[in-house]
This record gives sequence, C-alpha cells and structure tokens, in this order.
Amino acid sequence: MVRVRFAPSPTGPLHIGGLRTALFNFLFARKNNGKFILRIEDTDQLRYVPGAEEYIIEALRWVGLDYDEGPDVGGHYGPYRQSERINLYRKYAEELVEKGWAYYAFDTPEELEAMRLRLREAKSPVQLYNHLTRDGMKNSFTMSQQEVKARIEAGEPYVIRFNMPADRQIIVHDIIRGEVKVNSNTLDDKVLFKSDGFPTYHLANIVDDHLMEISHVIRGEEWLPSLPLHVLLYEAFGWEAPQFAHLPLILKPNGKGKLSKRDGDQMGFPVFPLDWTDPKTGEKTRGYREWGYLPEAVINILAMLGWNPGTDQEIFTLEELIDQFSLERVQKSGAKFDPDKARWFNQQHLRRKSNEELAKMFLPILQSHGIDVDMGYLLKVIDLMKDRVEFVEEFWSKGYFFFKPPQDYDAKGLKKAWKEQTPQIMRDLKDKIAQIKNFTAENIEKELKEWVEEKELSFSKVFTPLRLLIQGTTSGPHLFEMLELIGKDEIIKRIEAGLQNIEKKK
RNA sequence: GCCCGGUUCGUCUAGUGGUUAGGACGCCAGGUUUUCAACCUGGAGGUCACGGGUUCAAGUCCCGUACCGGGUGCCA
Repeated sequence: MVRVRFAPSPTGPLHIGGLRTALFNFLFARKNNGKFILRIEDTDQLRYVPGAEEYIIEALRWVGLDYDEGPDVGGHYGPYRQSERINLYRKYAEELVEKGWAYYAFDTPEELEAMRLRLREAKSPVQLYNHLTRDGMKNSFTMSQQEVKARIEAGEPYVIRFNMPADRQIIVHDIIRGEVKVNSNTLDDKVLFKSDGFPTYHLANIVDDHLMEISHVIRGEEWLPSLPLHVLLYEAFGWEAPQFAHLPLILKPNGKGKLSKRDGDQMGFPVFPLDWTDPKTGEKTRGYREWGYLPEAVINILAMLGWNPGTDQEIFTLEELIDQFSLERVQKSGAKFDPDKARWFNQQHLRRKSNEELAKMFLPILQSHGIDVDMGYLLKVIDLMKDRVEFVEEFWSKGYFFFKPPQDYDAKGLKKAWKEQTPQIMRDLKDKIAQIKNFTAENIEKELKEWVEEKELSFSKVFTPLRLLIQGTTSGPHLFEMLELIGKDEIIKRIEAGLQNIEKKK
C-alpha cells in the first residue's frame, strides 16, 4: 500500500516549492492507488505563525490536491498535528537512550557556541558535536549515570542527542538520485529531543512516518543532507525505512538561489498560491489565485518544473498528470522559474475553458465595476476576446469598452491615425453607419468596405480612427463583430462624443 | 571551512555509446487580419561547464577541476 504525506511546517504561507512537493506526493499517491496524507509539523513553538495552517489547507484545496487523511479530515492514523502528538515522542527518544543510540546532554547554547567557535578558530576540518568532541562537553559520556539522573530530577534543562556512530559508511538509496554515500564522521550528534519537551523534526518525522505507515518519503532536496541520519534512525529503532525521493529545488528566474518571496515582488510574478498578510508586520503578498492564475495552470506550471512525461505534451490536466506521473522521470537538477512560460500556461488553460465558465469567472469583476450585463451579450464578448487575453481580469482591462464608452483615447494611436481630414471622414462614416439597416457584422463589413472604396479611401484611414472612437485604442477584436455587438445607436453616440472630445483636446 | 547534490540553446527540457543534438517558452521575419491577439510557415540561438581518460565511437561511462545550489541550529 502506497502511503505518502505532505508535511509542511506552519511557519508562514506555503511557498510554491512546497506546493510542488505536495503535488508530486499527490500524483504519486493517486497514480499508485495509495493514500495522500497531510501532516502539520508544528514542533517549533518559536516559529509558529497563526493562520499558516489554514493557509496551507486553503491553498491545497484551491488547486484540488485533496488529501485522504489530515488534521481537518481525520483518519485512522491521527492526530495529524504533531503538537497534538506531543506526549508520544519522549518515549521514543528514551527508547533510543536505553538502546545506546542516544544520550542526554546539558550544554547551554552559549557553551555550544563556544565549542563551535573554538573548532573554527583551530581550523578543524570537522566542526561538529560528535564522537570526537562530545567528550569535552556536558553529557552522558562525561558524567556518571547518577549525576545525569540527579540533574534531570532537579529539573535542569537537557536535550537528547543521537549517538552518531564513528566511521560508518552509510549508503542510502534515493529514487531520483540513486545511491548516495556518506561517512558518518561527517555527521553530528543531532538533537532529537529539545529541552522544551518537543521533538526536533528528525525524531518526530521518523516516528510519525513509521506510525502512519508511510511508504515513500517525497520531499525537497534541502532534506538530502539529513537522509543518512534518518536512515540510521530507522535502523536504531529497528524499523523498516520507507523509500526516499528528493525533489530538485525551484530557483530564481535570473540570478541564483532558491526562489524567495522577494523575487516575486520584484519581478512581477507570485511566489505564493494565495494572498498572504503577515500577521506581525501586516505586510501583504500577492498570490497566484488573486493574480488571476487558474488553479489548473498553477498545477501545470509546477508539474513541469522538474518533471516531464518524455513526450512533447506540455499542457496537462490533473487527471492526465496522475495518469502519466512517475518519480523516475523527475529531474535531478534545480529548475529556474520562468514567469513568461507561467503566463503562457495560464493562457493555454484559459483557452480550454468554455465561454460559460469564463463568463462565470468574469462576472464578479464586472460587478465590481458596477456593470450589470445580459449573459448572452457577455458570452459574445468572451468569444471575441478569448484569444486576446492571458488572464480573466484582462477581459475587463482589454475589453471594458464593450460595457461602457472609452474613457480616454490612446495618444500614440491618435498621433498615428488621426489626420487633418479624419474628422470629416468620421462624420461621413457616421452618416453611412446610420443608414445601415441590417446591422450584422457581415453586412456592416460589406457595406463599409464598399463605402471606403467608393470614396477612394484606404481601409486603415477609415477603420483605425473608427476603432479609436469606439474603443479608445487602435488594436483589439474583430472590428465589425464588435460594431454589431455594441450596437448601432451606441456606435453613433460614441463617434459623436469622440469627435467632440478629440477635437476639444487639440 | 567541511559534507551532499547538480551542470544540454537566455529559460524549461528530450536524449542512457553511433542522430545534421530534438521540442516548448521567449525573441526575430513572413503569411493571415482594418488592427491586435490567436493561428500557420520560417529563422537566429548549443564548442552538451572545463580538462583528462575508457572505447573503433562519448552529451551519454570513469576520474579530476571549476562553477552553481543545498546542508552544516535545542528551524523545519
């Protein structure tokens, strides 16, 4: 039985890198008829951010990554918040102490810092709390059992550290990267259990993965360095380890490093799935959803960052991804995020939506501008504009003139298309339009083109200024379809008003 | 510093010993259009990080170097 989990820490809004990790877990689970579990890893009281868990849940729901077990949906392996499992971990830490795989330590943060400083200044190649240095510290190795016991009973703060064996060649297997070899001498005696009574990630993670019968651990590459420790922990407990897969990181578009919040703000693309307001600073960050991205597009963008099907197909639905996904085809190297391609993905998914669906999404935007419109009319507008937008919002910014007269006339367009004789041509054209009886796109086109030819004018000399008067800019949807839709009376009104406005300006 | 990982057009990538190194985004040009977008056609863009091997043959296998990234916390 395949059981995978997404185990975020509620220390802030979910980052798209985290969302991709969730996606790959989800796809792997669904592909293999397994279970996808959400587990909240809130063992760090200091970094806990209120609202972060709700944010994570809402984000997963928005993109459609439904989990089978989790804090808000329950399941047989709960609870799914580590803070609610808190009394469970100490026992396991102590079990390791009994087995000799862990020990108590009483060093203060200052003492630890002093040790690191000392090693660094001595230019020691290995600067770790390990078998070489622990003899100089305050722990079970340097104190009698009685003293250890006495200190604990006296309520002195202590931690439980892993007893990292010396000089062991650890070979771990990663589904994506193959074999990774590490010598235990380069590893340290990690803290497993903190003095505040909480486990560290390493302990809680292994205990919970085991208790929840996780079969595959799919997580970000930042965890690869701690994989040997985790494998050793499974060995220490005598448990069978799950299989591991470490996903490549999502990197900044230009420059170097992991994608961060700043990048999005500076380069004009979101880094978070949803809007987020920092509860402490009040700082707001925009999300994909509010930016106008479709959840389908976000999924598609993330899926193609580090994975590919081995075919030329690039546009996928969630179902198609489930069908074709495999961990073996996940890339080893980090992928730079490409904002341009992200927009393209959104455009592609937008075009695959029906006019009705798009109308439904556009309606609230229209309402926010105080526009109340007939659905039949709306659907026609969408049909005309669909190939010209990348985001739903652009139905308004690029097509608001379908709903109200232009507010302004594009200066560049005027300069280029508005000539000496243009006002007269437009007046004549208005009269011509007024005479058209059968006001359909086809007929308008026929009659106006004939008229232009009779008058020995050029199309561009007539139609570009006309477009300017009707919509305020020189580029846009099919002119005659647009004229039909907006309607004869309104067209004539706009020509008259436009002539006045433009001449007034001059 | 030490440890781990990575390195194919600007970007995402195909490629598992023998191909003119393929596709997509972006960019440019032409076609179509009153215009823009969409669409169609074409183009530029890669000494497969570099240096050594192995081999009849290497982007593909091995070693080294460089660069990039990650880790190195009583954070996850």
